[in-house]
Amino acid sequence: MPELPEVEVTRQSFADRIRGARVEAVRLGKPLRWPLGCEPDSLRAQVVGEVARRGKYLWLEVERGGLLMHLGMSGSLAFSSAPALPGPHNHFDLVTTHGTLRLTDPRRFGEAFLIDDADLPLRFSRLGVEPLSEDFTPEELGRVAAGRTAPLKSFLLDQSAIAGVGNIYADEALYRARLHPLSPAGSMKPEHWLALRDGIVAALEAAIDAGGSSIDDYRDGRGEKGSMQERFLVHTREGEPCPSGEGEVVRIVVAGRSTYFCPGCQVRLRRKPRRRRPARRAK
DNA sequence: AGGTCGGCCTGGCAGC
DNA sequence: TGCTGCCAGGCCGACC
Repeated sequence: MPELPEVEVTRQSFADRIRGARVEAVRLGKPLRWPLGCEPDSLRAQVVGEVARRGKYLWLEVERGGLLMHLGMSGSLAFSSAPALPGPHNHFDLVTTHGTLRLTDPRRFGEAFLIDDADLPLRFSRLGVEPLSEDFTPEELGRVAAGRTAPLKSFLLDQSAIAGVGNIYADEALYRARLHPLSPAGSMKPEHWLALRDGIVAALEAAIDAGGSSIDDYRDGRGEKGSMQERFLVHTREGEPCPSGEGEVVRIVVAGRSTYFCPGCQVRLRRKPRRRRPARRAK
């Protein structure tokens, strides 16, 4: 499942190689979530600029705007100079003078569409704070979580709160922060904001260092697998001992998502009491 | 407005 | 062996 680390590793694996390339053709396979948004031929002869990332989105700069791409659940991007003939799951090829960028996505939850520069701020304004940016402070996390009654696990999956965290790294971040996934997000105190901020950053950075997680068939732009799945602390480790040495990892379902955690060391916070009425005088 | 749920999609797997 | 049915999950839109 491509989350922020996988998208970032993918970006790094081809950004330098595609920069400055000229588009020669666009080939479409089966329809993805959204239509391309332009005639494929209209991209021809445009020069590719920077490849940026926001949350789980990749943004390929072209002359008339940008190509916004999302890997959905099962998507991967490959950039190569001699791609094989398109297979049944290759739904988008960007053929350039430097090579072909190919989106492979069996489940077709991915996206690739052209967007005007003018529309980009609006599009990205729906996304929450970027967790690997300087803006992601404990105070910012606290501000975003304030008043929320949803469980921390649901909160972390909400892209309008924090952009880029998905099911895997939500579990890993909550374990690192020693916070129970069912704790109401708004019940955190400042020390929890700090622990969770640090947990999210550490989980994402460790995954980027490991080349991402390849649970099913994730590959980066060079076709390399990641190894983070071998280093998960709790995710998919139901029944295994907690890495801290005590207790056992359990699996529950939160917001329809498999959620792995250690009940022994992840503290369940209680809902903040509503503002109390003035204490009654003792009789 | 926050929260929840169903739909999208298909490979893989359990159960018969 | 082959069929059925369920599950995984990111995101969107509908609804409460």
